[in-house]
Amino acid sequence: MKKFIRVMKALSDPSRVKIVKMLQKKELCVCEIHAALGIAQSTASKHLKVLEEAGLVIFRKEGLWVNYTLSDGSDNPYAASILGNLRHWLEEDADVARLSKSIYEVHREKICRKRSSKSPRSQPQAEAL
Amino acid sequence: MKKFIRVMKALSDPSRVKIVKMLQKKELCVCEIHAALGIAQSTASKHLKVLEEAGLVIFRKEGLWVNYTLSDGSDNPYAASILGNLRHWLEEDADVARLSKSIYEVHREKICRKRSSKSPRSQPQAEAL
DNA sequence: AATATATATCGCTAAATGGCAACATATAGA
DNA sequence: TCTATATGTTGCCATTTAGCGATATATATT
Repeated sequence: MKKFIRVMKALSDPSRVKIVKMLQKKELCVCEIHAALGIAQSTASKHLKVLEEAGLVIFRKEGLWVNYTLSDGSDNPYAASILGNLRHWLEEDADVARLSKSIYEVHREKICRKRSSKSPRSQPQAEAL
Repeated sequence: MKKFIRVMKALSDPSRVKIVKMLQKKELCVCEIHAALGIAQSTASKHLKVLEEAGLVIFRKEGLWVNYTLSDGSDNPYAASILGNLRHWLEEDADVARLSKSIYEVHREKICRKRSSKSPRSQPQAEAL
């Protein structure tokens, strides 16, 4: 029951569902998700942790970046099944469609490096594509 | 997106999932669910409303009782799909198995009528089967 | 009409949750 | 070693939510 509830809870939030839909298109790092969704980096990180603990995504460290991809669902059959359904679900959703399109034009080098020199405490350009 | 989120939220609570699993066995009224789960009647009623608004259950009034059954999912494809999966999911869960078994021995006449004469403000025997 | 009863709604409390800023950690590069 | 930067963690706040008791509503029965 706990595993099932964890998956349901993880997918009860629109931001997390959007993250899953974006990851269907390509692997993404935290800052790309942060920029695409227009949410704080800490919030993006927290969402990814919830998705990871539900068995919906996995991550792979690559230098300074942490790349997230969809899980194959091997450790949570409920996650596996829902991820399968989500392949075709919500394709018509306006937000999802917009994000899926824009995600190809987003490159981490252009997003994350912007936290330049001395601007006191501004977020790194969360442009909310 | 909203319809999807509503289904996920509705199934993010163990009590509501148990209700769905019980309804797979047979139609139930509010007081049977209240008694079976050992939760307050108002709580059971609220859960059923959430499930109904997500398109997971429907109700049919019959005199003093309100009978709840699983929806055919016609007004929410996400609900339809998950309900299909839930037919075989969680069959091994201890709580679900116990409830599914006991639900056949529960009859509303024996449960709800117990709120007898003058006992001041006791709950009507929520025995938590 | 008066009573009994099954359900829904309201008001409240405690806990969980999503959001952010700030700080801590870790790695790359000079 | 020192700096820059990507991510994770923590602390706080506002909102949501599950739970309950009390009350309101509706229907059946006398």
